[in-house]
Amino acid sequence: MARKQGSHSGTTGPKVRAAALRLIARYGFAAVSMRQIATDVGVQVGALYNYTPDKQSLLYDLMHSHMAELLTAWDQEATAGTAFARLERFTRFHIRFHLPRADQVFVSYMELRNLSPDNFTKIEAMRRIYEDALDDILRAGEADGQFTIADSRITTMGLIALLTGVSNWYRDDGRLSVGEIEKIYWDMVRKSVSA
Amino acid sequence: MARKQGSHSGTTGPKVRAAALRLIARYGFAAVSMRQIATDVGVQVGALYNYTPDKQSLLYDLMHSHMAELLTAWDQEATAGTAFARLERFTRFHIRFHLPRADQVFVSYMELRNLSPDNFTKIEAMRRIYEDALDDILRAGEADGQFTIADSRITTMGLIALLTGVSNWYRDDGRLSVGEIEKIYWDMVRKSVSA
DNA sequence: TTTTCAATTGAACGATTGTTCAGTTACAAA
DNA sequence: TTTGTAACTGAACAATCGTTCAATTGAAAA
Repeated sequence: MARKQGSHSGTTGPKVRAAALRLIARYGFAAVSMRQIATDVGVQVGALYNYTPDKQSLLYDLMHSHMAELLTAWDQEATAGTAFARLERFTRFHIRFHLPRADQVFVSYMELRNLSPDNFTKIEAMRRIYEDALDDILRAGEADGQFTIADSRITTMGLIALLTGVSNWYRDDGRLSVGEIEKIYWDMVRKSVSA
Repeated sequence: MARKQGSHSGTTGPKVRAAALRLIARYGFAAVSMRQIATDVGVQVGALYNYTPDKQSLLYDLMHSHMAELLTAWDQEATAGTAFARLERFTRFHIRFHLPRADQVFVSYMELRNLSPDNFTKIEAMRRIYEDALDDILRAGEADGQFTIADSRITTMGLIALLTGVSNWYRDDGRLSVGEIEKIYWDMVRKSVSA
């Protein structure tokens, strides 16, 4: 038997990516075999190679898609306004974007060391663009006296670590809504850059 | 040839742990083979099994040692005093303890999913003790009106993510001393729990 | 209905994995 | 000097790894 019922070219590809994302998030890139992914999708191993040249490219695709989505989404969200308004935008956006993407966040932050040097450089550049978006806001607020910040670069890294940390404890069936979580984190962020 | 020159029983064991820690931090638990560790130590694979019953126990030992050291060190550091004083203690302690232990931090936070269920439960319990130490401080400050906090549990998770984030960017040859970093982070922490 | 070809199977490849163990070595005790 | 034994080697085990590819299938095009 080859090709089962129905047209598959349009569905198997996404299935491979979805299975890979879920399995890698759970067990780690090195611990997940191509055969596990194939079993999860419901095909034999060889079929995976119609959708990725190799395992490494599969990981890179997942991470690149995530970062590209993130940058695009932020581009559409970012607005002008006071530094405080822009920072609140960023804070709420970051939480709202990351919360429903637990697997992507996990993979993007934990599997950097499993990227080939070339792929690592590319992903790191995209991450840097996102960090710089926050850094710009902080320096703008610092310049016009709205923020009191010791070191904008360190504050940037600190705030991103703070915000991304939600993924460590958030559960879909938890007691807090996304809006409430946004509010709590915005309170912390706002105060941490105030006088 | 077996046993090389010199007495080794006291030195090979620590060497195995050191090599495992460094390699796992760099490449990940699943990506590091027992043979790589053995080569790094300068012995054959079989010799490793004089020091660990299996690979899983080696990972558990590394993580357990780290958490045990952390809890012991904090026990010796914690003092009475105002909530603000206690929180400053915790903040500075956390940074000072974690900065020189980049590999341990990396392994302890990234390889949780590679622990067996039993081992995971044990490590998680130790982590919870540490989180509770911070939570106690926050609730004390909340109770006597020193802190203004929306939700002590979330603030705990947020602050630990913020503080542990230093390991993401800190370099030994960076422009800031440990003391300066402590100060910057304490400023952020202090303000984030203030009115 | 026949032809075409993308999609998939099934088997194979050499390499590497964690782990075991009989045998060998060199230090420490007698 | 002899003996005991902890430490280590070297080889082997079955299992699994990523990847390749000729053969096969079935839906779509002619």
